[in-house]
Amino acid sequence: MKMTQFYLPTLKENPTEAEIVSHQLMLRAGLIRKLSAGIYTYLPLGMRVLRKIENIIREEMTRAGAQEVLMPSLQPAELWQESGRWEIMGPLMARLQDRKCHDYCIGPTHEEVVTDLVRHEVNSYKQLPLNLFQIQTKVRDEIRPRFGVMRSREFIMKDAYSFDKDQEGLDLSYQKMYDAYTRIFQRIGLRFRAVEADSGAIGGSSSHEFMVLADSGEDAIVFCDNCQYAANVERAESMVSLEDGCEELKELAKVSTPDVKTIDNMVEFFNLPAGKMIKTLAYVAGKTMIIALIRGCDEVNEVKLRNQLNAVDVRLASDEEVLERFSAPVGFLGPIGLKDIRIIADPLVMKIQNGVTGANQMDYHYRHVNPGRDFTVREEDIIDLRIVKEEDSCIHCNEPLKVARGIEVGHVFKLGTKYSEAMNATFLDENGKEQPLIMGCYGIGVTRIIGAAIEQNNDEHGIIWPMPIAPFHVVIIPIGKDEEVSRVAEQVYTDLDNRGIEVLLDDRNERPGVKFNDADLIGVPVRVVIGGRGLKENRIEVKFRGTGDELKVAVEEIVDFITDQVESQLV
RNA sequence: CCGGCUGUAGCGCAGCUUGGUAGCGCGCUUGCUUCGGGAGCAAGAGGCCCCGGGUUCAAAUCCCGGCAGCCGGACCA
Repeated sequence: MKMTQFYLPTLKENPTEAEIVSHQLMLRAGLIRKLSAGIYTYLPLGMRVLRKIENIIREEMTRAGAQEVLMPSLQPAELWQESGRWEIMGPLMARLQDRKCHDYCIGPTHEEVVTDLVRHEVNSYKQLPLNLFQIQTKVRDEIRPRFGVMRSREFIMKDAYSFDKDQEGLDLSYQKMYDAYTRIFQRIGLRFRAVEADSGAIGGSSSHEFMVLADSGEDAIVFCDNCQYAANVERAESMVSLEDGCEELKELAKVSTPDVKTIDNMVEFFNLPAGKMIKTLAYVAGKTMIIALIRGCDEVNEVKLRNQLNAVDVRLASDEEVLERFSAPVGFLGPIGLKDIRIIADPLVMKIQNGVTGANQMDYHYRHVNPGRDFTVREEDIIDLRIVKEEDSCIHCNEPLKVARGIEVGHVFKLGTKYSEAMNATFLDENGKEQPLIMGCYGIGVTRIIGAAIEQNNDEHGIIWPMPIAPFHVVIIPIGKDEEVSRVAEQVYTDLDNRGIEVLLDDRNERPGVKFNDADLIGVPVRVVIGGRGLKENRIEVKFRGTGDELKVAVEEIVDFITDQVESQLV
């Protein structure tokens, strides 16, 4: 490709709307342009990267035995009503009506459609296992799109769905996808980590997320350097060894504590560590209010709470709701004397001795609070509620845990029969008995990978593409107006092209500095500079964007040399 | 959804306090020079100053109402 014929609008200055480096560079390097919040056009350069990523995914999915299909974006409401998600999805789903006033949505995901497809066509265990995938645009009306393609409202996703006759089959299908994902992200050249994940709204049991390590990541992941444990903080557990206390239990006492509203206030007022405080949080799950108890030094993991309550919409109660229910303002709540309300407590709370908590009365707290004596919690509602913190001990090996940021680029789930049962997708087993299909689903954020890759591979000059997803393998920069320079540049360009190397020839009538800077910005891995100066010595200059290594190669050897270099990095 | 900030040329911004000829840098066009890390000189093109209403002789500027974008938050009691 010659640059004079390639639509590549690069920007010198950073658009103000872009905050993180990948977003800035995608705009500056001419990969994308914004149409609306969270909605982007992919320009030719961005398209080339997108296609590279898609093709790697395609190859590995096919290798793992999945078959490609393409399902509709426009989906009838009936299907979603059948699975029950027409309501559950809420405002996340973009909805519309056709001219006959029938409801439709633009697919945020495709479990319903694929289940519908398969229930019509698969009747026998002999047709299983089956794994179908597609690379498709999804639309989700995100609360707040941000960071360019990282969290956009329209994005491209690879989604695969497996169907098996039994649990063992699902386990195998799941493992195949897990392995395929590992290969995919390795080939793309990302530094990533697979972590245990909460399965969230999609449902199902076991699940792993593939996280690209980056400080700008929206997720926090917890991992252990000593063993293999790694989990999303939403799910992560840690060990806190707290011996049973041996303090003498003192008598419960109500204390006047004007203006002591926060844990910090309490620590100061009572001169006790935050670990002695019983933080009492009121939540609303659906329409019922519940209480969560956690130590003052800990924080509630709402995902764990939500799972325990088996509810989707769990939120902190508002100040007004708290005041109405407890006749005490936020800051003075406590579990003592509460009736007719479910209490969920972290086990560490139950070990506190002579602790402090609110008295459900403005400006009063209780001291010398002893769980079990002064209030009780049902055994099944004493569950781990904590958010794991850095330096907590690993639940497997007791070594200190670390916390890092990650960008979720892949997620694999074991769905089980959630959708097949809801939508009556069944097959006849060996005994002629009707059984629901056992499903798994597996997603990769294709467009998000572009952003994630740039987050990991950039410097002050621009993007540094890993060879397998680089939009071009090589950029040739002729310097000066010398006839000989253009002749050699043209020749090298043609020869490399014939070898199957993807070459960009910067044939613009621009000054060298402009060409160098654009080459750095768009991040082509190999730069070939052909100038009159070098040609006099029969030399062409090669520079590698990643390492910065620079060397001179004889004119007659340049094509072989470059070909070898590119191919060695493509494996 | 809540809070903050911002909407002026393709991009980055100034002008708004104190109402009166719409500006700067980059980019773009043309010419000449230049040509190994974002060149110089000269001449140009390009604006519904986010939208609607109001005040005023007069509004980018003041007032009211929208809309859009960005950032933070949407849990710590």
